[in-house]
Amino acid sequence: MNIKQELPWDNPRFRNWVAVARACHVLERTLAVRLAPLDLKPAQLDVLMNLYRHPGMSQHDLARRLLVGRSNVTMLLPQLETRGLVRREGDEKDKRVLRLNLTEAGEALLMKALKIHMALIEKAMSQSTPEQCDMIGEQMRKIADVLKEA
Amino acid sequence: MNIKQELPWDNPRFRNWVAVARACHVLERTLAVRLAPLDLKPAQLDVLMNLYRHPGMSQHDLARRLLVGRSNVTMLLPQLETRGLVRREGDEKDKRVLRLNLTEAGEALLMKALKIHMALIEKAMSQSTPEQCDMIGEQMRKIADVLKEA
DNA sequence: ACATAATAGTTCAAACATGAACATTAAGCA
DNA sequence: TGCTTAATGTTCATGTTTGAACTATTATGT
Repeated sequence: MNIKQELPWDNPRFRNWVAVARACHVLERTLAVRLAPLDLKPAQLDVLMNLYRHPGMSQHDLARRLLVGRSNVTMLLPQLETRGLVRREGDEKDKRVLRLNLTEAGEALLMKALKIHMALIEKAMSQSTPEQCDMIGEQMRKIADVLKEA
Repeated sequence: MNIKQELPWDNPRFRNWVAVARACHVLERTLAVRLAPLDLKPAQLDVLMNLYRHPGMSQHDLARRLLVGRSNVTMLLPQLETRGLVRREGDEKDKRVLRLNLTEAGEALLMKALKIHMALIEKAMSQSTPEQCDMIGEQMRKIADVLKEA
């Protein structure tokens, strides 16, 4: 019963996934550094991006989209609201939910941040052909789907 | 001066990278849930994995490998040492450094955790052909390299 | 209608990560 | 040799993330 007989490091899937995780980690940290001049953290940028694409979201929806707890959103939003980047107003029909929207300032800051983010991603993925890049995206979407059912 | 004229969401590289980040995030959280029965967090598993592959590492080396601050390692290790999973002994020649090694218990727990981790990755990547999987790993290693120079 | 469930958001304490300042030890160099 | 600089690990204050308990509101079922 040699427990080591099939170590993960010999398994291509394992090795390759480790590479994915590392790349993510490195890019995330690099992004944090580049966003610092805007006084924005990656998590905050995620919020702004989601509100831009889905205006009027509730906090619960936002939390699910960010793969994060509801309480986290509660802690995250006041910072952005105080800075005048996000507006939060109660829903008329359902008095439990708060509808979230970007302000103009929020949108403007988002655009600056997106330039930075975009440049970083361009640099990171400049080595891949468009076909490779699309294939990667496709596989990753499948992975997320498979795991969400789990 | 329409600032929105080239929004990132229209850019394949951006969209595909977002998918990568999401897949990572989901897998990490799923792993945390599956490791809970072993009372082990993903960060702790990372430590054990690195010590298994590189016995006798210093804390500084470990921190760089984990892409994490040195102080983080300082906070992380005592938990594992108290549980008897890791041994930490001073280097003879350089009295500044602490050499890190797995204990037998640490190695045994690592093997259990690796089974869980491995199964999760197998499931996640079961949709990709071996060629696709290798290509992904290759591209991701390039990304990590490109960004580390940045 | 009324009791029960479920949902949205908040609060709070604990766990965790981070970076700056620090102590100790080693290396480089005059 | 001494003096300066660099490296290792620790400490501490700060900020983040999390999950569980809580309030308020809406849905459901009898």
